[in-house]
Amino acid sequence: MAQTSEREILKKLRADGHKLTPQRRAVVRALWLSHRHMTPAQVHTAVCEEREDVGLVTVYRTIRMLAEMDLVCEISTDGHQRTYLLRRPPEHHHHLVCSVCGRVVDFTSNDVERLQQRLASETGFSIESHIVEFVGRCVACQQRCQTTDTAH
Amino acid sequence: MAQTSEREILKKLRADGHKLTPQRRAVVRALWLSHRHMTPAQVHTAVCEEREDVGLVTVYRTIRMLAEMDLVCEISTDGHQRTYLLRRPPEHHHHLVCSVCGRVVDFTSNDVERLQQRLASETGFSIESHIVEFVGRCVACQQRCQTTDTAH
DNA sequence: TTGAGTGCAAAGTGTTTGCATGATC
DNA sequence: GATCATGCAAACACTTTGCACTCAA
Repeated sequence: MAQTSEREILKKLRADGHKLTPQRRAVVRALWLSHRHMTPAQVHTAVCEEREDVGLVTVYRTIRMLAEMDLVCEISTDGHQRTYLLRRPPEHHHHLVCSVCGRVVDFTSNDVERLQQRLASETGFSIESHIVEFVGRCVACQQRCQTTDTAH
Repeated sequence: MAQTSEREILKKLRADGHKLTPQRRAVVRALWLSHRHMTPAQVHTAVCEEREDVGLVTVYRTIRMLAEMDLVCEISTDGHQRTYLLRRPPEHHHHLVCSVCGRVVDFTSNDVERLQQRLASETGFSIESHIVEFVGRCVACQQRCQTTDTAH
């Protein structure tokens, strides 16, 4: 169901009829190495540290490809900026994002599944997915900025 | 805490040092009349039905002003499009969005509050807000497109 | 009267697309 | 070697900003 290694992801790409170019490998590697959600621009920066001949456009295209294959998880941390994280087991997770440093902690909860069932039966909706995201300050950032009020 | 009438919103704007122009009244009214999340463009369209001399820019500026005063609730239905809904009591709510027609159903749940407390104590985060959003198909859209798989 | 608010057009974002070149299978 | 992928630049959609004019207080 979900891949457990970088190599398996590449295998899936090939199985899906995509070519394994060095650029794609690099993008997958960058995503694989990061355990935080990244914007396409951040992925691009990371990729370029390894090899400079990768265009931002290719990063976008590769991410889109991965998203279509459901291999990455997309969230919009701020509404105008999408970030991506490789899906790894355990499968379904939610996010707790630090509003100061951007750190993302994943968590799972069956409260959410229960709520989903309740909603489905109450509204008649056929629920396909959900976004559950908490925003706050991680311990480190709380200590660092005790007085600041908003970190927009 | 939360305003219960259009007039109270205008009062808050004035109290916050903003002038009550006809354009602003029109934007507030459009938001007030709608019980669905709207994009700035949709708000603009609605406003223009009443008076044509309101620019899209003004809608953006007014919405931003309302957002800064925390009088509207912003969500990004799709990641690249923000929608707004006037905050009305009961205060905190979540969303169930139809992926086909875009209809938004609000709901409240104390499961979410409970989960938030659990997370705070487990991770040490000081949680400031959360986004809980379910996406699915409403009853009407389920009937309309029984065979279709994706609606993008 | 006067500073805040407006509309227009232009500039900024982040993202996608057209096209010729280049690489994978 | 045919096809798919790349990179560049240009196009896009949404949002913000600069500026002269206008209006609410």
